[in-house]
Amino acid sequence: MINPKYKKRAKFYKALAHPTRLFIIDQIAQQEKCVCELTEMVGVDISTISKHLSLLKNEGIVVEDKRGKNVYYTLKCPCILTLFDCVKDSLKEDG
Amino acid sequence: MINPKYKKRAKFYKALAHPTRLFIIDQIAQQEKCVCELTEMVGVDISTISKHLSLLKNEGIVVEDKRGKNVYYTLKCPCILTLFDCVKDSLKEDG
DNA sequence: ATAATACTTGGTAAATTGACCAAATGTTCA
DNA sequence: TGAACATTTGGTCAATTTACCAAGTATTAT
Repeated sequence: MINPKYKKRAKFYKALAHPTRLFIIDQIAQQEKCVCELTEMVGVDISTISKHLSLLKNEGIVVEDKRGKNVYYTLKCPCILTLFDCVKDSLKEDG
Repeated sequence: MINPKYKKRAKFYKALAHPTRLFIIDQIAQQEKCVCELTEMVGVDISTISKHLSLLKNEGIVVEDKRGKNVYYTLKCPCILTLFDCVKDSLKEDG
């Protein structure tokens, strides 16, 4: 059926389709954060955060940097914030 | 936990997170289509397409226009195509 | 080496999603 | 009115998602 590129695009949107992952992206856009910092901010199990980050990494949205005991995450490309603004604007318009 | 706006944003991305729905949006961006036309293009049950359209409508992405026996769908705001291009570009860059 | 901290991975259970079928609704046309 | 077509809605089932816990891995510090 439908061109396989649609599947790939859908997978990308799916990576963004969770409140916690959007929150994580907003946070690390400001400054790199390690898993335990994000865990404390969100208030769920650390394994849950780790899996969200793993998913974002697989989708090429974030990159990790292991330093010492910690793993720090940052945005792979800040251009995703442009996309965020675009969506936020369009959500502002309708109810 | 996390600001409820994240939930709303996530819901919007979720609406885009399906190959069939992306295909539908691309198609109706070119020209309005009725449910049965989209059904034939995609090749699944008409009820499945109807539900995808209903979801897109609830998210404010498409609008419907009932004319005669048919229901025609169009994009509520073509600005979503800008967002699409942005995502397509970023997917082109990494493998 | 051992303990402590940070993170990842595997398992499980509950919730959600997506597909189909069948039935209900609405519109046109004879 | 009744038949035919277009669409929506409800039900069911399989697959996916997400959260937690527990166990495993890796690094630092004693």
